[in-house]
Amino acid sequence: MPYKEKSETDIKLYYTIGEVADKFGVNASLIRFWEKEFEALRPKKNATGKRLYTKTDLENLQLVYNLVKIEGYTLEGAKKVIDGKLFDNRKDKKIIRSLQEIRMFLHGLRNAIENESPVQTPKDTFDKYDNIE
Amino acid sequence: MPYKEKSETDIKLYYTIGEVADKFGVNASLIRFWEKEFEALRPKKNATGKRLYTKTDLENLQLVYNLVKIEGYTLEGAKKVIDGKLFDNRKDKKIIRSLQEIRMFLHGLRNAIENESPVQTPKDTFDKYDNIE
DNA sequence: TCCGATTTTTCTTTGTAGGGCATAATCTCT
DNA sequence: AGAGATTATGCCCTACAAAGAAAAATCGGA
Repeated sequence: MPYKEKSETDIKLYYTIGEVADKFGVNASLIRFWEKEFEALRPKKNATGKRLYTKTDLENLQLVYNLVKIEGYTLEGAKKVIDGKLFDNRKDKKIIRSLQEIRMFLHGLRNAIENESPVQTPKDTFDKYDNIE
Repeated sequence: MPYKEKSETDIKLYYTIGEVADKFGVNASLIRFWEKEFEALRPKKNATGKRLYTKTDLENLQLVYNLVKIEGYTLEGAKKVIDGKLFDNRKDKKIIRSLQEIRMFLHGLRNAIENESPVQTPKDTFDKYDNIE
């Protein structure tokens, strides 16, 4: 049994770089190159230095792939996104502000209903949005 | 009076490429280069071919500047964003879905209030969020 | 206030550093 | 023998900047 360790239910634990490259339709050299650029893309290696990719490694790779190949970020831009230094831009800000205003309004509304009216209040529906941002 | 036309209240209508370049802290050649890449960045020109930038031109330029210089998009990536082919990614999707659920809930709530209760309904407050996305 | 001289700004065209990989050569492991 | 590793090198665009010419703005003297 090589590096594709299998459990009794035949679930693959590790992927080789060739398999990963095929999955994403890219050259293996690109995966090695990105590895130098992104800390999140450094897989475990076996005793002889062969790369062993886990599901989590694949997810990280998918994120980088989406940012760079689909959305059109530069490598530096993708790093910024991954480091969470951005996101709060453009439309996002407006949307979040809208959500906050709505939440405030809903809280006020709930208080009004609870204090003045015998109507059944859908409490959990309100609470559902309390930790959105 | 040159290209900086002024109204009686001294409001500038057009900016030269040099002024624009200074505002953004970039080389004028970059502005000309971007002009070839982005349709939205083609300002009006006077009879001799000199570029005349309006406020709107500056806003468009600001958008491109943010995407390319702040967020780290490639020029192609920035084009995609501007053409609205993307945006619906990552966190955004969840936020929009939340907004839509809230809107549906609010509409239901408004109907309930209007039909069953003599409470004053803040109609415009609801309507305010009707065209968010 | 008009004219020429000088400086500044803009134009278009051309040049280029480096970002983003791929390929080549060589070696190792299995 | 086939896949993977490392290192070096090659290379094509992307993303601008620089160069050179032309036009516009500023200034100084008559």
